[in-house]
Amino acid sequence: MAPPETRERLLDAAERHFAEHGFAGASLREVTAEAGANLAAVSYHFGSKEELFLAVVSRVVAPINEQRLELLDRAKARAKGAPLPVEEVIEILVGPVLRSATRHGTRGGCLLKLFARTQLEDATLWKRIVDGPLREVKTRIEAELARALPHLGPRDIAYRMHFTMGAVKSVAGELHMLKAFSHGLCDPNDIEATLRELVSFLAAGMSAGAKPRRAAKAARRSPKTARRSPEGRSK
Amino acid sequence: MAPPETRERLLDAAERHFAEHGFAGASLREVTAEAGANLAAVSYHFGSKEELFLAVVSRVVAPINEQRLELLDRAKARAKGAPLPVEEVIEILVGPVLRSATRHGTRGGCLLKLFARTQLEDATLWKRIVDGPLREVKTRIEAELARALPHLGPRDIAYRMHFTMGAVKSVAGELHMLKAFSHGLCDPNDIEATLRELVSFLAAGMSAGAKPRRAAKAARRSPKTARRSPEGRSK
DNA sequence: GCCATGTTCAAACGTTTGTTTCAAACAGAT
DNA sequence: ATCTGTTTGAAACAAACGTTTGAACATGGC
Repeated sequence: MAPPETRERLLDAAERHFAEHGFAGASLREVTAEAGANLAAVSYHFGSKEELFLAVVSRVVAPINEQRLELLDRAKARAKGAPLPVEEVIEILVGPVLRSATRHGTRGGCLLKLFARTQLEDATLWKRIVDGPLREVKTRIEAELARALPHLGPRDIAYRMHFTMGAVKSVAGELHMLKAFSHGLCDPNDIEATLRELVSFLAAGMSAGAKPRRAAKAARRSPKTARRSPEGRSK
Repeated sequence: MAPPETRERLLDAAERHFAEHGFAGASLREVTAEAGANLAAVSYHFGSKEELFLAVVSRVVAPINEQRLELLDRAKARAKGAPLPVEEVIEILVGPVLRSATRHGTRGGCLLKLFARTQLEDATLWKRIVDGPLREVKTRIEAELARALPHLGPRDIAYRMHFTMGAVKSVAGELHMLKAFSHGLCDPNDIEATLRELVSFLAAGMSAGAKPRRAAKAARRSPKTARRSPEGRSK
């Protein structure tokens, strides 16, 4: 049967509060007030504040990792054994995170903030969330990057993967600040533009030290728009 | 006269607690217990928990920005009007952050964590800290990047600056996780290696879409081996 | 209609929190 | 020895916290 309406309202309200204030800074009384629910409902439905937090974060993070794996499977099927271009691998890693903002309407801003914030919470809380799906994502993405960038050793890949995932989290968490930070030049609501810029930035960083390959060049020409000059950035 | 010893002990203990638990998650009773000070000493020396937090963060962030400006002044003096290489500009931005870890001995880990965490605290708290020095750093760094990368427009610079600063923060905050994250391949205690890798990654990302310039090419050939050209990055 | 189950509510509880108060101790100057 | 300013400490305060409890309500099955 469908979960009770109260449970959903609690998750929604808690999501906003945990995103904005963190685990310790969020108050159950404020969460339940905003949800229009009784304080005891938290214990009834989730068991504790910590379980509520885990439920909130899981429903944000789990779909992101599922999408990543799905996109990776599809891309590999299309590539028929050829290495995936770096940009595509990075897009698979980053796209589901930023796009979660647009996919969920008004939840967008705090989904990203919650995603970013989760790492800073207590390590045991975090570990309960990330084991499993994220590990698989990371392993497979690193394997694809190794194939796409054979000049890089495993240590390089590991460093750059760490930098990349860090950048994604941070950008996600501070997207709301982008407009002010850029004095109005960048529009945080334009998720697709931000995604293109970020993918380009990270793919270049990931590829540092490599000569552009023919396949990579082709991939750069292909993506989403008309032909462009070999070195030119679109638009 | 020298500040009282109690005040310093409170700042040190508070730094560890705010780094580990955030503003809301840190308890004054635990901070003062660790500092060997009375609870009322916080109000006496700082006025409130919030003022204590601001004092802690300022003494971490202020030196970083001072160093950045100093390094930038020195680099520009040496360059005698020529644009600075991208790698050097990025190193000026990133170096003081990561090196704060080694410069302060055992404080290192939590300095970085505190630096990373500060952004996620209440916006009004954050704004009180960053206005002024960080704004100047950002303005001048962006100007240097524009000179080094004339193919990029201000919007590109703004995006990439946002990505870069986000990556730095995140990497700083999660350096302690690098060993586990890389299955032992990377050593978070090797700050200089991590810095080199991060600078390379970010400089490449920042330069995306540009043809390598002769100076940049020379710098890339130089790094870890034989003597290098005048444009080469300083040790 | 009765019973069982699931859900919600108001209230209370024990704990923790940051701040405040007042007294005591300390250091330095006279 | 006294005075003053600074610093520290113990205790109390009011508020907030998350969790627990028992009662009430709604629903469905028999």
